[in-house]
Amino acid sequence: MASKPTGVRARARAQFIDDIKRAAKAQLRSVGADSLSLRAVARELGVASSALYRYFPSRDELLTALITDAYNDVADAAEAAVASTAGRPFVERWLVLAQAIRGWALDRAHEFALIYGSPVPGYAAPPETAAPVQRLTLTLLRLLHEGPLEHRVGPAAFRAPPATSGAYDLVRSLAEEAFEAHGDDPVGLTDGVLRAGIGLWTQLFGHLGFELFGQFQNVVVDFDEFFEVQMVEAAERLAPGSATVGGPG
Amino acid sequence: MASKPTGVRARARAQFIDDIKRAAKAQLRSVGADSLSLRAVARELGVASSALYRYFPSRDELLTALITDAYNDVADAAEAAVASTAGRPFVERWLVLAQAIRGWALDRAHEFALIYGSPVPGYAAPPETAAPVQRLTLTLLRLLHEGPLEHRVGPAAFRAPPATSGAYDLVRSLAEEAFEAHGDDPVGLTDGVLRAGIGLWTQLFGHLGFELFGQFQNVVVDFDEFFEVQMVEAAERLAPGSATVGGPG
DNA sequence: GAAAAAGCAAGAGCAGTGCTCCCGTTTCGT
DNA sequence: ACGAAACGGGAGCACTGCTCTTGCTTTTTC
Repeated sequence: MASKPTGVRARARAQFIDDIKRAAKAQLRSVGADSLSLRAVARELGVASSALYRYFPSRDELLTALITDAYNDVADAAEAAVASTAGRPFVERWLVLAQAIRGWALDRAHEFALIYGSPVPGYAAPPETAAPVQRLTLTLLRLLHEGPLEHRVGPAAFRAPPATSGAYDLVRSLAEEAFEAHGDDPVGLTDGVLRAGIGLWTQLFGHLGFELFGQFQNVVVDFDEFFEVQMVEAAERLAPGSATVGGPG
Repeated sequence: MASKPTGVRARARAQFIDDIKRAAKAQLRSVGADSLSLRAVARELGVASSALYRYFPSRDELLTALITDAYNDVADAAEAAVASTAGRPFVERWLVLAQAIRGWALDRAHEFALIYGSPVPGYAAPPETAAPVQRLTLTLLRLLHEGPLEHRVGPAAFRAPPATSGAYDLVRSLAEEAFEAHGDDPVGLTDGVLRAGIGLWTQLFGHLGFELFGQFQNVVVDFDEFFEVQMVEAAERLAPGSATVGGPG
C-alpha cells in the first residue's frame, strides 16, 4: 500500500513532473489550452513524446494537473487579499479581493480560461479539483461573514430572507460544514447571505469573462476604472455606506 | 463589383453552404468546438475534405459563421422574450428574458460555450459579430429603459449617479446612437442605469457560465429554482416591489 | 456557337497531433 | 545478486488542417 519513495528515482520523478508542468504552463500561456501539445512539451524538455506517458497517462490528465494548480493559485491570491484587509470596511475588502482575482486572471488569462471558460471538449471536471474550489468559495463566505453580517447594515431583504424553499440548502450545509471545520461560528448564514454572496460571485466572474473573452471590446475604454465602479456598486448594495473607495476623499 | 448571382450555380452554392453549417452545428452539439473536424463534416456530407475549402477558407472561418449564427439565435430568443412581455412589471420581464437566454444556453450548450466561453486559441472575435452582439445589448437596454426608468422606483443611487468620470461614456454613446437609430428617446440613460444594466448582464452570464461549466456542481440541487431566485433578487434591487414572482401569491 | 475563364470536386501529399507497442537499459526492493 | 519494476527511445497507427495538382463542368465573353 503505502509505498515509501526511496531516494533517487522518486526525487527525479517528482522533479521531472514539475518540469513537465512548468513547460506545459509556459506553452499554455503562449498558445492556449487546446493547442497545448504533448509533443511540443516533450521537445522543450529534450525528450521523446512517449516518455511523457510514464508521468501523465494522457493529455487530459496533464491538463487536470494544471487546472488543480490554477485553482490553488487563484485561491492563494484570494486568501491573501482577504487576510491583508482584516478589520477594514466590507466594501473595501471586497474590492481588494475582486481586484486580486482580476489581477490573477489578467496575468494568466489562459489559466483563467482553463478553469472558468468552456471546459475542453468531452472533459468532465475531475473530483480532485473540489478541494481548491471550496477554498475559494469559503474565502468569499468568510468575508461576507465577517463583513456586512457583523454590522447588520444590509437591506431588510438581505437580513430576513423570504421563503425560498430549499434552493440554498446544499450550499448552506457545505458552508456550515466548512466553517465548523475551521472553528468558525456559522451563525447568520441565512439564505439572504448566500443569495447575496452568490450574486456577487457570479457578477465578478461574469465581468471577468466578458472582459477577458472580448465581450467588452468597443464598449469600455478604461477597464480598470470600469471594473472598480462595478464592483463597488455591487458590494454597496449589501453594505451601503460601509466605505466609498472611489468617492470624495 | 456587384456580381449578379446567375441562377443554378449560385443557388447550389448557397444550399451547400447551408448544408455545411448544418452538419457542422450537429457535430458541434455532439463533440464541441475544438473537436469540430472539417474532415468529419466532409465525410458527413459525402464529399472530399478539400472541397469544403471552396466555401470556407479555413476551419476558423467556418467557426466564425457558426458564431455569428449563434449570436443571432440568442438575440432572437431575447427579443422575442422582451416583446412577449410588453407592459408587464419590470422584474417579471427581466425574469422571462433571463429564462429565455438560459433556455437557449441549456439547449445549445456548445454554442453558448462557443460565444461566451473561452475563445478558441489564437482566435480573435471577428468584426462581423459586432452587429448581433449589439442587438442583444440593445434588448437589455431597451428593457431597462421601458422598465424601472419609467416608474422611477429604483434606489436613489440608481437614479442619481455619483461622479464616475468617463467610465461609461463609450457604452452610453453606443446606446444612444442605437436608440436614436430606432426612433427611441435615449433620455434617462444615466450612468446609474448603465451600471445597473451591466451588473445584471454580467451576473446573468456569470451565473450561466458557472451552471454550464460545472462550477455549481455539488453546490446546487434545483438549478431552475436557484436561477429564478437569483435573477429575481438581482432585478428587485433595481425595482423593489415591482413584482414578486416567487412570493406569496 | 465556339473559345476562354472561372468555379468546382477529388486525390495525393505534407506536417502536425495523441497515443500504443516494443525495445534495451537503469534502478529498485528483497 | 537477481527478478521486477520503472524508464527513455523509436517506430508506427489513425487522425487533423491545409495545399497543390488534375480533370471536369458551368458560366462568361467574343
